[in-house]
Amino acid sequence: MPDHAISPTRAEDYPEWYQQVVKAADLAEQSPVRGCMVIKPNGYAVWERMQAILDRMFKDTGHQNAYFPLFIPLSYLEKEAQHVEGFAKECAVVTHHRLELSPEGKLVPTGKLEEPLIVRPTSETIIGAMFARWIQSWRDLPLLINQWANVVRWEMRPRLFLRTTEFLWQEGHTAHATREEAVEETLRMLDVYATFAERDLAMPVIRGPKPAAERFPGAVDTFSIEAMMQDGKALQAGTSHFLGQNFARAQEMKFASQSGTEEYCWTTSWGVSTRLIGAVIMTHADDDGLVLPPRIAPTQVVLLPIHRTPEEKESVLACCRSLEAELAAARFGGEPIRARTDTREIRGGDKTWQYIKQGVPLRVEIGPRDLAAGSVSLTRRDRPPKERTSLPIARFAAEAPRLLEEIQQGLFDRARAFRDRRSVRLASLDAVREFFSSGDASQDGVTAGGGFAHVHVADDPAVAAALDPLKITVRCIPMEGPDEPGRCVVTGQEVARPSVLAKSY
RNA sequence: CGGGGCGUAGCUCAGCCUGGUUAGAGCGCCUGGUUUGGGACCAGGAAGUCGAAGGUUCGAAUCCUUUCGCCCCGACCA
Repeated sequence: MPDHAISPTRAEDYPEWYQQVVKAADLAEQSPVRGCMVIKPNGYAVWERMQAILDRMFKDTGHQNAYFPLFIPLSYLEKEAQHVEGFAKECAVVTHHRLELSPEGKLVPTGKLEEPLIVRPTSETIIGAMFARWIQSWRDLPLLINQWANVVRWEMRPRLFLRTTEFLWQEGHTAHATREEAVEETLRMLDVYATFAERDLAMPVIRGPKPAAERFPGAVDTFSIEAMMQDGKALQAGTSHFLGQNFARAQEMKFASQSGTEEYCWTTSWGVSTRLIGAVIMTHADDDGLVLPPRIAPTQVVLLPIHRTPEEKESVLACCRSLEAELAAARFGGEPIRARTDTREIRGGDKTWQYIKQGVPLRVEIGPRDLAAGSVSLTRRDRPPKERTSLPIARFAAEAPRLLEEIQQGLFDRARAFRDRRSVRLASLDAVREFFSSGDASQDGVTAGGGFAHVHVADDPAVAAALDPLKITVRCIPMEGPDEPGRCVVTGQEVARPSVLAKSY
């Protein structure tokens, strides 16, 4: 056996490594439908963890869930000009509503629709149309709605989790009486995403507004959280849009103000998708497979019984059961610890490697020797596969929360250190050019892809044109910290703060 | 959508150039046995319309045409 479970390694072939990790952890696979994936139980369980945490955060910030139709009348999409332009090229269109059996035995579409329906690429238009009905008075505001749904964007180049034709997400849509409130909401949800990414996914992110070229079609401002993957590329992990009154005007979303005047609402929308699963993989997984941060790990502790004789089996399993119960009573992240015993009759080594590849944070082996010594053997997914420690059985359940916290924090620290090592501040276009074209970016043994360059650039087409040959884009303008004025390295314009430049997914 | 690569057993692939009995290997799977603190060993077994369609031929996994899908690069992109 090679000394790592995934082949090729990250350093050998990063994109292929990614796919092998997905396969080895049994998260998802290609479906018969072009560009669409099947999310398998292991992958879906991770999504359910993400949903559970985010849903609570949305509720805690006053939002309610609802559900809107999959189909959107073509005319709705047409209402907002920029929105049309942004999505027209990637829409699935439903034109018929019936199938007929032809004489040749083929099914042919018939029953042409008067107005084609598009499969939602996002729901601003149809939700806006409903909001317009629901909102009459300032007393109806703010209206804070979220929906968990699937959307379809006809992508040319799909990649499991990162970009698929159909994907799962949540989209929040809110309407407010004032610009200030809507901007505040936009930033609040951006913070919710950043908190979730850093606390639960152990994934450090940079938050900030996007340049005009990267904005959501129809938005006044788009904010994103950007994370660095292990190949140095940026991944947009979540977005929050301030839509101004653009959609409200397009959809006649009006309300009577306190002073009796008729006003357009101010709206926002924000979303994260199953792409986050890809983000977690590319942030934490290693050459042995997936590494799951404990907070989103469907199984946090796996108990592996080791036994030969029926007597041993009985006592070992009894120990597992009581340990499971103790762990369920212990708390991590405000919830019972999720532990399970794997009683399958297969070889121990195979089992162990399955859990390594699936990224389970803690593996606990319990055999006759452990029982005799009153201890358990412990291995951690954030440590080498063979690094084993021993812990008294009686103390394990009490220690588990601390161990999980240590892993969670350790993953975050490691990811942040990686990002910081590959982040630079640059003061000229030449320096940018050199940074992104130098071949020695693989200092961590990972594919050369550059990293993040913090550079002063103006929000100007000339900048995009200058960066285009380097295959990099302005990801966002980081919001943390005080202003640091400087001159744009392309146009010479004075700008308030540096932007993050990177190759991106 | 452009360039390149690839579709043969559940997985990874050999065979194709130079067409010729019943299409192979490793891993996995099933059965029996030996094992068991770390991805075991021995024996036996099941498993493939060779991506699909059409053509050439006495004969096609192999040659030709078309088509579908996947991967990489590019273009495009919430």
